[in-house]
Amino acid sequence: MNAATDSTPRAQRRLAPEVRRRQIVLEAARLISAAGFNAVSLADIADACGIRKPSVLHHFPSMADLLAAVLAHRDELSYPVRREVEDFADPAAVNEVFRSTVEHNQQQRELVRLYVVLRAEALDVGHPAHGYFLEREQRALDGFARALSWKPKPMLAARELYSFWTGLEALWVADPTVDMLEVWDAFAERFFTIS
Amino acid sequence: MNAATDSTPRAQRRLAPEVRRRQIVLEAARLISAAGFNAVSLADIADACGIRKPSVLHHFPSMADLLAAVLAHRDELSYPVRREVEDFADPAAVNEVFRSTVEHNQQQRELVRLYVVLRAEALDVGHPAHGYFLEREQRALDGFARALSWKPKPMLAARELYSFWTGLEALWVADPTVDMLEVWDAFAERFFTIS
DNA sequence: GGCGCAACCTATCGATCGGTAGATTAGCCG
DNA sequence: CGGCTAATCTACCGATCGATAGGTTGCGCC
Repeated sequence: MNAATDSTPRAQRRLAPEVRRRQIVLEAARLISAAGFNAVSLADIADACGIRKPSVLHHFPSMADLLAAVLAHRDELSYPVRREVEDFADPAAVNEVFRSTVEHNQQQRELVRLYVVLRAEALDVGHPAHGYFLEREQRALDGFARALSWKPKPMLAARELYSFWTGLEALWVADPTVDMLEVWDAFAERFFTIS
Repeated sequence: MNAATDSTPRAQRRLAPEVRRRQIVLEAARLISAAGFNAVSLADIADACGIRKPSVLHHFPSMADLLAAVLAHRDELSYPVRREVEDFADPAAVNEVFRSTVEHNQQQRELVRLYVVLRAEALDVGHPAHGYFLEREQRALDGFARALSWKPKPMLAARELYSFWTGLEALWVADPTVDMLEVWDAFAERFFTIS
């Protein structure tokens, strides 16, 4: 059961700080996306990395800092939509940009699940990610409204689209057999038509 | 600071079991809807009721049992839609039934938030409410599909509607200033029109 | 008015929580 | 090859977790 010699300090393999940090962030993201931040402990993350609790805290001062790093990591990987969207005034082109993002997200189960799970958890004002999602949600809605400026009420349309978008991701996370693109197209066929 | 005589057992007011049970369920629902099941402790609930931890466990054998009672309580209070919906084949009538439910839910912040928060938390297979939401989601989709049997692809339409529905509730929980009815109408105007 | 049921209490359990202190040693650099 | 930096370790902290054991007492019922 014990790989090393008994009752002696483990000859632990050392990793370069940036490599270890990356490993910790990846494992934390995996665990948190599965069960939520509140359900993951420092010990869980340390175990997943094959190190001890203080070693994790050596790289990240506290659990909250680690969560921040996970969110930052998530932002880096997220599909860069916003810039493009703003440039389009044509509904069909806007649809295509959103649609390709859905297509992209369908290959990123863990990342989408991380978002869905943390977003709900972070509704609590005391949650360490509360502010993050507060700001992020506002920015997303503003971006949507800008991309939908050809609609009579852009912010209303943005809320409608954002509701459907996040709801679809939540449904897909709960049931991976759902084809997000198919449902998206059903919605978009009406939503992006100027009647 | 101590209301009763010092160092003597508190002369605790007793309540009839059904009254106390009801109080515990209500307080637990309130706390869980605010922060999620994982973030609420037995002590939190006991404090909210003005009793001790073992007294809570006297009425509910474990935290999981208490959560089950909270979910059962939630089901009792939920708006009875399904029966009615099945009787309508007219899209406008179906819309009206859904719409009135949105209207009703807009007066039930805590209940809606309880649903939104627990649904995400329960994505984890190990969560005590995982099975509850698995079954509930399936039943909801089936009910929606039946109410949308006039659509070319009822289950696809059901997924679309359910995505929008739950997404709208999540958006509203995060930002109460959103008028759910307004967003609903924007969506429904297109969704319930046979083009 | 006193007796018994049970709602409530105190005290405590072992496990686990996030986090700290300080020793050990791997691995690079001169 | 010897010495320094720092990645990792062991050991431990006080708090809190859900749960159990067993005592106390409010209160309804005869």
